[in-house]
Amino acid sequence: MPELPEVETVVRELRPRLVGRRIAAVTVSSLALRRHWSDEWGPRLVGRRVRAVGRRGKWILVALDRQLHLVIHLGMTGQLTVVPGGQPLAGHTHVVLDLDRGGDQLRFRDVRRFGSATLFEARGQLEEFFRQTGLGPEPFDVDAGYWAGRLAATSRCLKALLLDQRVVAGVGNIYADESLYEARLHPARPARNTGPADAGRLRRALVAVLRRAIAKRGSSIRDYVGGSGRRGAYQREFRVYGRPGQPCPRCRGPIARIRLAGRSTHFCPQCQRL
DNA sequence: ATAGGCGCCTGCTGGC
DNA sequence: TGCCAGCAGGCGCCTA
Repeated sequence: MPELPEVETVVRELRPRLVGRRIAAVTVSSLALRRHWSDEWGPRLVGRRVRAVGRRGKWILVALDRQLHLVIHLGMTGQLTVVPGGQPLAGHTHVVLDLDRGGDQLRFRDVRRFGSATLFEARGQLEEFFRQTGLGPEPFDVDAGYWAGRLAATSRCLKALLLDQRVVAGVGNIYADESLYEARLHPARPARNTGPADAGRLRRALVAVLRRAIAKRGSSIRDYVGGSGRRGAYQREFRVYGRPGQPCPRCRGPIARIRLAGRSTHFCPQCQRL
């Protein structure tokens, strides 16, 4: 579910609700999460104060005192919210952190459990983790030279490149399709056949689409909610994603859906020529 | 290096 | 109404 705009919205809404507060108790469901989460982490978190809340790609970073870093990935259906402790616990809630003042709770809910939560003991461990996964730059930091280099260096298609977190961090299926539409580029176009003008258009389109989506607090199709529990609104702005057969906003022709890089891919065959 | 397939999970939808 | 296939904002592993 959540791509960069959704994760950014979660982070922005969690920040004022978490920073400066202390963790009073930790509860983990018996099912817990698919990867990561050790029984030792709960006790280690109790008494710690939240220093900062940040994001890297689709990863949420909660920095605590004593160098502790709680790193959360929302997978497909993850929700990370701060709610009053009295609010009924929704099904599939796997981690609950009680906060010291006011009785609020930070809750991690994840129906499909593709998400993860990991505790790192030092900033260096965190950096090592991202080094190992080879996480690429934030889209907003990608410059023309880097982008041209990455495009030229591969025989893969543009869609596959955009989805590769090592090339650029934070892009998923929705924003890959929406950016390619914005740039008028066919998703199956081989990256290395993309000239400088087209490459530049794609890079700028990606940034523009992501910024617009952040302004609308991300896209809620089914599960996604922000850190406050509110849904996003960018799903109403989709030009191609999830609209196969419907008219292209530009040319009125029908939007196509194909399978690419193992993912369902939406585009306008008229406006996005190979 | 890269494509394709599967597996991890649960829930919802559409067709019969 | 019931059943079953197919689908879903992700990602890591395996094989060819």
